[in-house]
Order: sequence, then C-alpha cells, then structure tokens
Amino acid sequence: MALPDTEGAETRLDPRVERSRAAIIEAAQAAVLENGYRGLTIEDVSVRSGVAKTTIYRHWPDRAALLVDVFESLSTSQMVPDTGDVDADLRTALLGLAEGLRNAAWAGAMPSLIEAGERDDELRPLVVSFVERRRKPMRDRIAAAVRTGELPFDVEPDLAVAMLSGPLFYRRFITRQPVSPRVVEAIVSTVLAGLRA
Amino acid sequence: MALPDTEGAETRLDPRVERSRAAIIEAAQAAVLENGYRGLTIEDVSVRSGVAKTTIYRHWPDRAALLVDVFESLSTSQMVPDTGDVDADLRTALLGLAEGLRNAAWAGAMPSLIEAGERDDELRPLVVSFVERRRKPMRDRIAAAVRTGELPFDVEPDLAVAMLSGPLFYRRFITRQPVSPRVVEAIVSTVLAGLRA
DNA sequence: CCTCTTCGCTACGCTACCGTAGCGTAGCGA
DNA sequence: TCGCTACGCTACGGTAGCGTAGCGAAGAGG
Repeated sequence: MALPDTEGAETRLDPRVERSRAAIIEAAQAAVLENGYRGLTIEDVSVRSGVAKTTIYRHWPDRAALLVDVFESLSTSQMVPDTGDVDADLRTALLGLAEGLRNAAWAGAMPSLIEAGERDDELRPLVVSFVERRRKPMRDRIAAAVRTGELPFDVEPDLAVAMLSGPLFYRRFITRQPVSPRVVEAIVSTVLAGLRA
Repeated sequence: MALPDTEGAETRLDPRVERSRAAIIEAAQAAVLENGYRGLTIEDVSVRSGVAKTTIYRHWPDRAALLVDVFESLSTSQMVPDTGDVDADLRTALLGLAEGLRNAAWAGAMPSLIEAGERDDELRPLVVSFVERRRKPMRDRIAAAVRTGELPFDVEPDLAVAMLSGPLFYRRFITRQPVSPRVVEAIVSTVLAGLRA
C-alpha cells in the first residue's frame, strides 16, 4: 500500500523514527560544518549520531538525499525591523548579519553551500532558495522605503542588498577580515549616502 | 617538504620534467575547477594529463603538495590603471573584475578556494595570499587617490575595496545573479558618491 | 499480552583512491 | 656509442566509503 510516512500530512509517526531522524540530521549538520559538503559520509554521521548506518539508509535513499535535508534544516530567516527609520533598521539588520557571520552555524556552512551551488546541479536551486529566504526581509524593507520616499525612487532593492551585505560576506569569506560593528557602521552610512546622492 | 625544484634558482631543468610538470598542473587545475579542491585525485590528474601516476608522485610527495602548486598557479594579479582620474580607474578595474568573475578560470576555482580557506589550516594562508595579490593594486590605487586628495582623507582603502568588490562577489557566488557592466556602473557610482558624502 | 514496526549489529561485495615497487624504454648529452 | 635520467606501465597491499542483506532485540500500540 501507500507508504505510511509521506511528509505531506502530519501522520504522527513513530517516536523512534522521529528521534533517530533528528539525531541523524543534527549529526549531519555538524559533519558538514566540519568537513564541507563533500566531506559528508554516511558512516561518519552514523558514528556521530549513534544511529546505525542501516537506519540512515532506511530513511534516506542515499547521501545526496540526506544532504538536501541538511541544507533545508539550516534555512532560517532573519527579521528586519520596520520602525519607519530605514537607516536605523538597516543598521540593525546588518549588525545582525555581521553577528551571524561571526558566530552562527549557517555561516560555517556557507562555504560548503557556495561550493555546492557552483558544482552540483541538483543542489544549486536549494542553495539559491536558502540564500533567497535570508535576503528577502532586507530587500522588502528597502523596497518599502523606496515606496515611502525615504529612499530615492531609482534605488534597486536587489542591488542595494548586494551593496550592503556583499562587503560583509567579502570580508568574512574572501579576505577573512573581521566584520566588526565599526565596519558595519561604515558600510551602512557610506552606501546609504551614496544611494541618496 | 623540500619541493623537487623550487622556482627560485634557475637550474635549467630537463625539458621532459618541465613538460610533464606543466601538463600535470594544467590537468590539476581543470580537475579542481570541475570537482572542487576535495575532488582532486591523483589518478584523475593522471588520466587527464596523460602523465603516469608514478611520475606525479616523483614530483609531488602527495595530493596536498600538488594542490598547493595548483593554487599558486592560479594566482594572477590584475592591473589597475592610474590616469589621474580615480573614478574612471576604479570603473575600469571593476569592469575587469566583473569580466573575470564571469569568465576567468580563477573565478571557477573561487568556491574551492573559499572552502579550502575555511576548512584547511595548511591551505588557508595560501588562499589569503592569493586573494591579497589580486586586491593589492586596487587598494593601492585608492590609497593614492586619498593622498592626492581625490578621495576624502578618512577613506580606508581596505574597506573601500570591500565595498566595491564585495557586491560583485556576492552576486556572483552567493545569489548567483549576473554581474553586468550596468551593475558595476551602479556600484561604482554609488560607493564613490557615498565615500565623498 | 501480543503483534508489528523499528532499530542495532555484523558481515558482505564493490568501487575508488592511496602511495609504492620494479621493470623496461626512450632520448639527451658527453 | 654509451650512460644517465625521466618516463610509462603494471601490479601491488591497504584504506575508506558505498549501499545491501539478514537476524535478533526492543518497545510502541492495540
């Protein structure tokens, strides 16, 4: 018959399944953070999680499928406030981004995501949507500011996000320089001034 | 440790050695572009280059050493003109960077470099110096403009480079959006205006 | 209490790649 | 002509990881 646990409905599944699945995903996340997306091995995940290798294969057909779920589990969205003062709001958002780049788990996984997006056709859309979800709030906030006239009408939200976030990613991943609040401050004020010029 | 023939001294070496080394490096570059830095295997290089696996081991002690030379072989520096007009010079430089990001070999290898820099302690300094070599001309040009007063005295060249280049890298590697001349134009004019505000 | 699912475990066969050894050969330079 | 060097080739032994099979134990749920 139909398999009992398609993800569609909330057929409350066996607690054992839930537990082992959670342990596997968590371990797989850690593994990816440590060794990159190509360094993820089922056997490693098995050891880390304490879940038998066979059980992993009972839930995921192969390594790629597991990787997909790992990526999706990393996908968290970030809030951007709307106080009516776009400068302050973007400053807050960028400080949050910088903080995340310094400490958050997703930042550690970022190089793997980038690499995956470049090489792996199957994973590329996942990477793009992962990034997209994180970018959207800031872009929306900028678009709103354009509508209210707080920012000039010819500002392209998409490009503005790149000009604000890009330098932080650049320093964090390319040049490996610190992304301190002072740096954030300089970027925000410079870019906003430039957009209004 | 001691590499068989460091580039330093001009001990004119056997043409056969030169030829096989060149073929190996070239093939290894292609392999890294395709499979990432973790996907580089000696056997793959051997097949691609037509050079026997044993010969590769005669020149490099192991995979890591070869990888080091591959990275160094990618390291090309970019010219930044100095016409006296810093806006035009930076525009030119950024257009060149965008062109490289779209087509050049080093851009394809970039995700691997980033990943390597994040995970591999041995490769990290190499990655940093690779990036540094490419950044330097632009930073110098900006510093010169600050000295001549063409840019305000409080502009930090290092940060300015990040604000100019960062958005391009961001679009190319993070969001996978195009880096067209139009985008370059918008970034340059916005950032320069912001720096002068 | 009994059944049915899920799990852990061990043991496979298979592939890819590692790095090494040994042998025969081709060509350059004295 | 003769050596010396670098090369290609084949064949290893060893490791890591894949994905599968089969079995017995445990615990969730009726």
